[in-house]
Amino acid sequence: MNSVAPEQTSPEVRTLAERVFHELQDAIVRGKLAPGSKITEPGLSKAYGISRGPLREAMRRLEAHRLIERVPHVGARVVKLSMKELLELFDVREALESMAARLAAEHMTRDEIAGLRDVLALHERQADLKSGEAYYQREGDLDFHYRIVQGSHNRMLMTMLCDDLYYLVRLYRTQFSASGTRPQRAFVEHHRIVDAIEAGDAELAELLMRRHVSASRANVVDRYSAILKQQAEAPV
Amino acid sequence: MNSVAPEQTSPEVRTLAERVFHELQDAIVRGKLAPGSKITEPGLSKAYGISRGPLREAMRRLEAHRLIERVPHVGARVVKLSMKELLELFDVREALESMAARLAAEHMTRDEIAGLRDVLALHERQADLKSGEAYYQREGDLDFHYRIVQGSHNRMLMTMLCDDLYYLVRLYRTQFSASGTRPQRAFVEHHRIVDAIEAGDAELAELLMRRHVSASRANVVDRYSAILKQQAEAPV
DNA sequence: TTCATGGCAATTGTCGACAATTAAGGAATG
DNA sequence: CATTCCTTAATTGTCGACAATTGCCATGAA
Repeated sequence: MNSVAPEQTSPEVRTLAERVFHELQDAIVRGKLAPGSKITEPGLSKAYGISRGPLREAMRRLEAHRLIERVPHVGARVVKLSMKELLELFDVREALESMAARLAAEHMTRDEIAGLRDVLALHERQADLKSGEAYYQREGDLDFHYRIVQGSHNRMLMTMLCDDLYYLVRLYRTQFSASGTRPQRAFVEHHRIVDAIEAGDAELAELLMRRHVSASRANVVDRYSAILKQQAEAPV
Repeated sequence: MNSVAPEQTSPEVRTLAERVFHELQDAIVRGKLAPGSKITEPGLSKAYGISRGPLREAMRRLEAHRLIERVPHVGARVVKLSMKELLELFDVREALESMAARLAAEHMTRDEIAGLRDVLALHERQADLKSGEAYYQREGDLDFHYRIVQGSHNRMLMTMLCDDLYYLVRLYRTQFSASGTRPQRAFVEHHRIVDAIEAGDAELAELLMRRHVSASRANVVDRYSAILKQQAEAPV
């Protein structure tokens, strides 16, 4: 039961523009294209061996997904998340994912809930092996959230979260190299959320998911302020 | 103090693709391009007097904003909201706008709150004149919500709601020709929300906005089921 | 040294033409 | 008469070239 990669909704690789869009999306999210680095059309055109036409369309899509920023007549740069924007992202996630959890508690099927339990069991095994390493956090955490969003049975919500925001979350994780963050606690919270969903308690599921995302946000703030303090005490 | 049209954030008309994008966006939202109608590239290319290159980029942007739907090698159609999708839109609005109200209560400046009061006063006067007509509902309601989202001081939230969802809301209003809907009650709710924001009561502002959107959604459901019932009783 | 100005290279915006794919309509066959 | 296949017209995808704008760098003056 491999369930790590999204991309189930869109196997769209029928045209050059779509293919290079997905490749660029992946390259940006994985940090192959450094945040803030300039993107030039002739450069990418040569690199991918395609004309500038399809490339520009791919870039327009990347812009719509907030992965690059364009300025007319000037050029495009890979997006570089500031802490402010990262916190904005968390607020939006809190709003959308808590709604997703609520809807999931109302609409999720028995099979979907079973699949969700499987994901948790898989994470548990991985967490047993490399305990504390929280490697499962990288894609596994997103996998968990991904399935809940799908369980909402709300296509608009699904595209917003899975096609847009989660790529930004991944980009943040590579950009800030934020890995080992509160694994055990998040794991417990995941279980509680599934319990609420299985019980059909929409209100509770929503509340728990809201707290879950909020706690994750608070964790980021703590780590960031700690880094700032550290830098202030030991200046180069 | 004219404050009816958004478009404050993006005066981007520097390139052909941007210009035709805004024109098409407007045409779709206002119903000039019928929902579900097919859009052909040569057709629009001739109509707007531009080449297919910029046109395709504009269409890519429209696709990202969910105003048209494209199928590779087949073509594009103006989006046609079904009732299911409309309800999905309301759920997303409920999540995002309640968050916006909460953040607005925390971050809105004195000037912004004053401007919000002005908007309400303007609506009150218009509601006095053509009472019950609820003409103010068309753009005015969006204007109110628009300002609250801006008051959240969350750019991501702003672009999601103002640049994407609100255009869909407008499209729905023209497509379903939904006008005179519970004007007085919505008006009272608007006032209560502003009161909570002015008092800095984030929790209350969020709750009230959530109920406001939810009530609007319920109203749509009622009207729709009434229409269905009416059609069932009097078949042609 | 600092600032303004002009020219130059590079990149972006736009266009028209060609290739590939699709949908439709008609002819041939069972 | 229905069905299948093929032909054809139209639309979409892709490409290379030209025009327009920007940023840089050197040059010169205060």
